[in-house]
Amino acid sequence: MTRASSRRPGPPTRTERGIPEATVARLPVYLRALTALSDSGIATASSEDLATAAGVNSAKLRKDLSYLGSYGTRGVGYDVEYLRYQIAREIGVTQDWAVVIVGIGNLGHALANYSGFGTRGFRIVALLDADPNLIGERVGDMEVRDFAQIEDIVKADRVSIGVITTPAGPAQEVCDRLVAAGVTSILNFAPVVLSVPDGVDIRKVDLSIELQILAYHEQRKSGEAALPEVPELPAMNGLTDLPSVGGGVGA
Amino acid sequence: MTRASSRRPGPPTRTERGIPEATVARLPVYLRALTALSDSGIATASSEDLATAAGVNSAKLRKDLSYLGSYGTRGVGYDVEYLRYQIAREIGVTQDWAVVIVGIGNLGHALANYSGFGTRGFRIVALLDADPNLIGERVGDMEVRDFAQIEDIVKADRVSIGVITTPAGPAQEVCDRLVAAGVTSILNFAPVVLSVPDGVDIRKVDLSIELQILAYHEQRKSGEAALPEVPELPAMNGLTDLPSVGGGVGA
DNA sequence: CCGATTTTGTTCTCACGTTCACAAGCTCCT
DNA sequence: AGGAGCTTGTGAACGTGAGAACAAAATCGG
Repeated sequence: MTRASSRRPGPPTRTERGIPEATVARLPVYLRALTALSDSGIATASSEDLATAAGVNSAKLRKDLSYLGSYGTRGVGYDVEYLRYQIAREIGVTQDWAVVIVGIGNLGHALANYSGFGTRGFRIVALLDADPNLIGERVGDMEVRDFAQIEDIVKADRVSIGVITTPAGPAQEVCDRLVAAGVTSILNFAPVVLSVPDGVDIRKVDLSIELQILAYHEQRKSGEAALPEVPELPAMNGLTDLPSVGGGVGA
Repeated sequence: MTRASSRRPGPPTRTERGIPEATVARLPVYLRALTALSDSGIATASSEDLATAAGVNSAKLRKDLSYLGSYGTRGVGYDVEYLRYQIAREIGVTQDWAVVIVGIGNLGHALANYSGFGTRGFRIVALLDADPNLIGERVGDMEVRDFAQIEDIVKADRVSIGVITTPAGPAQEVCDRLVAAGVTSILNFAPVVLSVPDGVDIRKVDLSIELQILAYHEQRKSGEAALPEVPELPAMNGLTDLPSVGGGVGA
């Protein structure tokens, strides 16, 4: 079963272009590992080597790579440069993607100054904010511009990716306006659930959620048997006598 | 994966303290949605309401909540305050967790100033860096201290969570020293795969990986039929004649 | 007090993702 | 040339997660 999802009863249909989402999320990790190996002068690496560098197990790595094609050589391994190029191409970072950052607070500043913007493949074309006090300020080698210009900027630079680093409040409106302007991928750092129309991809980076997940596991470690187990209110049917339920507005 | 796995072949065994990881990752989202509803004066909400606010479907939400216990009322819904407390307790944010931030560059600054530190439940007890030029600098209402003091700080404040915002280079060493000092949960912003011993949890936040995932989908949207499909090198067995393979050191 | 209505909690099924295990294929040594 | 030794690519088993669907419980109106 090469790629080519099942569905069709006929022949395997070559590369029916269907890479599992879980695999897509790991490809950038492999890409980074390959770049590191390349920088160390390593020309060839086995799936075991690569897996170690990427922090996964080798079976998973091999299966992931098999969705892209047969780029390895049995008995030998993978050519680092060649595989690196193939993954970069598959991800789409052999071309440059124009990015705008909206919300130039602490985090926006930090991202704007993030040299190299992680890996190559992305180009920040504008820093935007709605605060008149910020507009015109220089950040790195760019100047903060008025978010009101978003339409023009997106069209002029063919921007497809928007990064939202505003507070939670304005995030949905910023998102709506980005989408209206033509942005079709959004990376959201604001602590809210954004809703977008079909066809627009959205990903979320959320510090406090990550911390809470860690806290959950941490509690298990220390607590385990020492947990208070708290009231728990064995039956608790009536939903009555709660400590401090606010107003009485029903849903 | 966490402790307390199933193992036992017997009956369903009540609430054997095993909440699926996927559910754990969503609980903070529900908690935030409940807080928002609570702030709006809503006292009761159905699974449908909650699901909408959290951006998931109601069946999934109900199943997730069912792992915690039966905290709803059939025909009515969930009491917002009560459920909020139960989830907060399950996650472990009814107590305060001491956190250190290591690496006070742009991102470290941004996180240090992140008011409220997302949601309550976390307390930054120290900002650390190894750069003598930074040590002593004031950031918000705290002062940057020497990373060399990590052992003392972890012990004095019972720090269990460390946030790494250093560049990739020193990240693994910082991680090792955090672990050696007694930190058992790590949130890593550095673009490297960190390895930690068993018993230590680690989570990763990685801007460039998120962007690359977006780029992949973006490429599919615009390209689809316009993709170059590139060389692809039909057979390519010998791994020979590659454009620019670096040194010749084998693995 | 009873039936209609609402909404939860749970069961069942299907899809997705991970891991194992091994045949296929390549290189190298004799 | 032939066999030994590696390493990939993949088929199959297994485990986890998502979604549909429904029975069980609670409220409310008559």
